[in-house]
Amino acid sequence: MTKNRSGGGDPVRTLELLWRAAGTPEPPAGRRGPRQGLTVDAVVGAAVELADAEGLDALTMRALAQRLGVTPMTVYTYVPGKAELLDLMLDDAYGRMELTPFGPDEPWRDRVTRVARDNRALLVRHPWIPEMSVTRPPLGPGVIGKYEHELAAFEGIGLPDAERDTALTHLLGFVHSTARAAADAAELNSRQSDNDWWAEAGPLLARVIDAERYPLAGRVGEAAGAYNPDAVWAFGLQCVLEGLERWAERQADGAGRR
Amino acid sequence: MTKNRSGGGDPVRTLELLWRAAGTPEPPAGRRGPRQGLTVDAVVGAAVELADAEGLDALTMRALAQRLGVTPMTVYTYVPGKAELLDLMLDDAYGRMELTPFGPDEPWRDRVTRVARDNRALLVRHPWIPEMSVTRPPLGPGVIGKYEHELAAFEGIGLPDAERDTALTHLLGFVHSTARAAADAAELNSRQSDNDWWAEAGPLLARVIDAERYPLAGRVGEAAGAYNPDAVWAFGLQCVLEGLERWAERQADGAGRR
DNA sequence: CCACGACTCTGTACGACGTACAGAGTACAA
DNA sequence: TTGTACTCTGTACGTCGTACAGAGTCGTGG
Repeated sequence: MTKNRSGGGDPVRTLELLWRAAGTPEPPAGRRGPRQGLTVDAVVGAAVELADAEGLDALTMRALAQRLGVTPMTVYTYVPGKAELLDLMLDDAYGRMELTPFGPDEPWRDRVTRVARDNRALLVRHPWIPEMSVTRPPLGPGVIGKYEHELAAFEGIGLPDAERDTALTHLLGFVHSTARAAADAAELNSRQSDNDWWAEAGPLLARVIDAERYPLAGRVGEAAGAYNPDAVWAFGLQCVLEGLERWAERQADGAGRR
Repeated sequence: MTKNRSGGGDPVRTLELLWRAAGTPEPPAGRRGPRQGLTVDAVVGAAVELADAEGLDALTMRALAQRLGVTPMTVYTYVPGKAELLDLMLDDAYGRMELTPFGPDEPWRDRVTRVARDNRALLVRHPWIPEMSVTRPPLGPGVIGKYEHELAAFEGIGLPDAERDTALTHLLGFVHSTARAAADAAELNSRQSDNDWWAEAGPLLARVIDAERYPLAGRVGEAAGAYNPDAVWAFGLQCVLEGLERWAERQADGAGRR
């Protein structure tokens, strides 16, 4: 089974593919048999386009093959399986991010905010990424380049290396989480608008929910209204920045006392 | 398709099931046909047990039916489909949480921390929850009870209602996100230990990664080591608390100025 | 009292999925 | 020129959720 999980396939084979066998000890020399009609890049590109346009569920090996003008099994000539394909797609998407280097006098708050925003934009462009797991993805060129770039955003806060990784992981997890929630909410709405939902479910809920038993839920739920991704985003980013600042302060105190 | 998504089925039918048709205008009166051999609760309970023990992938309608001693299609007599079953499972799990009320003089930092911890424990007990989407789940008794209880944790910070919902959403999203990452990392490790992985992938990575091009990534990656869920957890919780405090301070300033 | 019909449970079957496998065709190497 | 490694294809298997038709079971209206 595929499980829409990054890192699902054989790690070494995946790595070779990710780096396109650059630096393999054995040079391929003359390959026998007919020339390949496609490339791994073409396959990955088509897969990304398909997933971008129609979602991860629509990305089936058959649909991908059709888009490539080829039979389903031919795809397996380029890619060992769907798990590895997903890894390649993720690294490809990461690799295409525009990683504008940080200026030396750019405040760290701005840098970290930019990292968050860039990642949010990435997940908007590729809505299938929040649908899959991306913890510790296979170390392809795109993944590593992105990691290197984003670590630089945390320069000058006074974070030790391990904590820097922790902070970045938390930040990306937060962006991922809100993007996923926003996508979920949008998909729910596309199937049935909030108004329709209330028209259908309202009477039953009113009959069944005891207002005296749930005073807070009723009041707050009404005030909050439909899921608001921007509000959660703003609050979460705020939290990360405050948390970092506190950490930096503690770090400075500790250094001063020493 | 199922999509392992809460809220996947027909909303009204799901709601009726969630509340077990309590307060339906038409009393069932005498039901014809043979008495049912199971109950919705039994089905949901077995499904939760199965998912707890063997993961969401192992929860198939056939496996569930077997566990219930019944043919696969019989399950559909109790539950319209798998999407609704997942909704019922989530509400059931939420409903079984021990929601110890907050003492009136319990500081809000302790209250919020407790909410986070309780949710973390829930996701450890039911590892299938982080695998599915839980944004705006169908409003069953368990979901609402949990929401009511957790909103109370944010009393006395000075947050307006809408912001209170935002803060709670963010907090739960963070807990969810770290639980998911931890589970993913654990599953990756179970398939291949970190040592094995380095033994296999190390040489290729060393050949392919230019240490001068990725100075930060190499250094920080090494310092961070394997994924450390506890570190990300601590940092994230810290961030939420700091963020809330700042918000409260701003709120107090605004009130004082007015 | 009895037959109708609503209801439960079952077996079979369909269409999707990822992909294993055997074969046909192709082009470089000996 | 022949062997062989390779590409591409068609068919097929096992999995999934679940539609559908039928058989059995019981409360109920005549």
